[in-house]
Amino acid sequence: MAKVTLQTIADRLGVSRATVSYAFSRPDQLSDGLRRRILEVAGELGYAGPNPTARSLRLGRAGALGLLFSETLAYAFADPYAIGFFQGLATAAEDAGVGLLILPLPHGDRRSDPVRDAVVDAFCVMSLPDGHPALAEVLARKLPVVVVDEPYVAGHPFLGIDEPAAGAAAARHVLDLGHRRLGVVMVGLHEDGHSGWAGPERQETASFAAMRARRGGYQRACEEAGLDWAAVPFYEVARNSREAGRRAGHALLGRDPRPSAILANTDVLALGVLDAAADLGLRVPADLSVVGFSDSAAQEAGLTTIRQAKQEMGAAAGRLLLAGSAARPERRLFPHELVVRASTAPPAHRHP
Amino acid sequence: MAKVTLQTIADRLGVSRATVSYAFSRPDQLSDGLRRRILEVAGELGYAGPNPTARSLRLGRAGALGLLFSETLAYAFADPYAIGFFQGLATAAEDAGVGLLILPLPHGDRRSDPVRDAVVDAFCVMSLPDGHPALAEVLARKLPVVVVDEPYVAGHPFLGIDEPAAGAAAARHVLDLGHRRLGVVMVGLHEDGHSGWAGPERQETASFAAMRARRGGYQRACEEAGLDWAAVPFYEVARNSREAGRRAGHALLGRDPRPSAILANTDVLALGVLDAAADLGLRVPADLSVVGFSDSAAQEAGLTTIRQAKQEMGAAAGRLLLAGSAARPERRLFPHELVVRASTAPPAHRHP
DNA sequence: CAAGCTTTCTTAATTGATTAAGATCTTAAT
DNA sequence: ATTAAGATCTTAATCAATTAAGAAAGCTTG
Repeated sequence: MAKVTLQTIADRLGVSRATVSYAFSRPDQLSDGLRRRILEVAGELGYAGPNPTARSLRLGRAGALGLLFSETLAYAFADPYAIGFFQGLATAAEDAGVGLLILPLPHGDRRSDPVRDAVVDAFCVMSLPDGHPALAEVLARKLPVVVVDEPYVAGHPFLGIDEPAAGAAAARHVLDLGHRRLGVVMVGLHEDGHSGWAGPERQETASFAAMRARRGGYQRACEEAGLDWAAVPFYEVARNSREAGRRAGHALLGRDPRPSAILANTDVLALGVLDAAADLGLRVPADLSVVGFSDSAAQEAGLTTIRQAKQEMGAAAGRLLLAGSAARPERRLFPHELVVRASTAPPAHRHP
Repeated sequence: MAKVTLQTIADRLGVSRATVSYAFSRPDQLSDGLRRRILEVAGELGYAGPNPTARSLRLGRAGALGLLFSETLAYAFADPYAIGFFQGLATAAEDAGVGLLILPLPHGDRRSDPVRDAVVDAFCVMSLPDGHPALAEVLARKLPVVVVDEPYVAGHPFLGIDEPAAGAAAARHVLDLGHRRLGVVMVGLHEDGHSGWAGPERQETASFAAMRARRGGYQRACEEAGLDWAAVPFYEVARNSREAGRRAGHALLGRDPRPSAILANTDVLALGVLDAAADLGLRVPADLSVVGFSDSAAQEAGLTTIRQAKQEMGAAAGRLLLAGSAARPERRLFPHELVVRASTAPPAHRHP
């Protein structure tokens, strides 16, 4: 079972390689009889069809979009927000008849680097921390690139939301309800895997730009409401899991004075905070208000959150990449919306 | 800004193309000085690095796994069971440093066929109906293939569960609890998009093998318990959505006599049935027992279901494909497990 | 019958790399 | 000084296709 190529078939029939190629890709260039014979011999020899790699090389197109995400793929597929985005992106790719190549992050192997070796026509980069080496590798490929959420890269299209405004909207919601004792739990600030209380300097040096900006929105709204931000307990977690949210919830709710409202920068985390509240016998929203983010897992739980058009963003990213070079760099901010559900209410009793 | 290739750099420096290639892929073959100069000139000229397609052609490996799924990608990313599988598969790919290429189904375009053109080293095919043309296209590629859930393809590895046994376990559970008036709702039997009551002939001619087998399990358990299967109302839906499950739930619960237990072949559908029960003011499990399937969205809702090792299956599929030809065709059935939660209980009052 | 037009197939350039084997030149050891 | 070994670079084959342009033959038409 040696390799069968166009040439093998050509030799067998005493015709040229070009003729065999035409038999597969341009039937009108050939007599029906010869074409039939070629296809027949191809079948006999077990020819697998024109080699896609060679085809791709000659034609100069890969027929695929590359996708790079900050986390491990196991994580990506566990994150409802990411999934929603993938869904939109995959749909755009599907409509164009191209594949979506989900890439692992380069692991310093040098021998085989997934980004360097990816056979794609364009890249979508999502949620990478500032200065992540994978981004440089993507840019080195000189292919169309669109960045989603973070980091902003000058000269390339960017898709995201107005993070400071969205963060402020979440905070303002509970502040407007009358809450004065807030707590914050955030994931995805740093890459060091640290979980625990985070002071101002750690907050401000977060390496994920979008989360940094979102946090800035929390802070601004608090300060505009007259709160001392430095006094707002801020808990950072390393993984966006319900369990991590629960632990953070316990940490925040164990403080004295106990926060009456908690802001979480993902819905998954917020669900964990709800778990913690339940553990402690606190009633939501009577004893505690909770606000999530992204509206990715909030509906059933009745969670107040900020809705993001994740699927539309994915679809837009895909279309932008597939449109080719016609698309000029643009910085496109999608709308966000505060969705008020049953997890937020005015505080039960106000302190003077 | 013309195209820059290895040759461009070679010409500029008056060295051979091979030398430039070595500068990138085998630094030890070159003097440090020359290598530095080459990389410098490459930088100046804006060289994007060795072309991955050409590289792939020469090296004979694509660095990617192809994934084919029966539904549109928008659907795939909305199905918790599929996502769980993807997660496992993606993780296996990630561990091996290869990408995962999610392919759209060929759309009869002939001009550009995603399966024919996919630059991959192997294919994972999931949940395709019997005789779907995409399967033939995959097999024509003569690459390693593993099929998941359906259809079984002789000569290629197959991964799934013991569908008849799993279906029977779900049915037996409610039968053992004492239920005698069952109802069934299933999705993914046919491709014709039909929703409504399905008689025996339609049930048995379902084009998705796994679902056909699962249904056979339902039937066998019922008959073993002395029930007349033909009298069991069977509702078929076209989409695996909560809303479709709710409609099916209304149809089933509107019958006289009303079923006291409903079997759904997905958790998402089962959640819809719970919605319908809530609409009608029925209490679960007091007035109605519901069993889902796959344990993909069941936990929070307290749904009794059949747990499948979806991530393990995905990981196993990936490893099988990445292990190369060493892996002989095997038919591997993963364990399933009945997980009893709060959605099932003995019927409230028994009829003679 | 000759000119012109089609149809059908071939020639050969092109796509962009990798790598074994060979050619020089330098260095070290005898 | 001679020979072997090592370092450094080149030659040329190879991977598997696509496609514009050319050639040979068949067919029509005036």
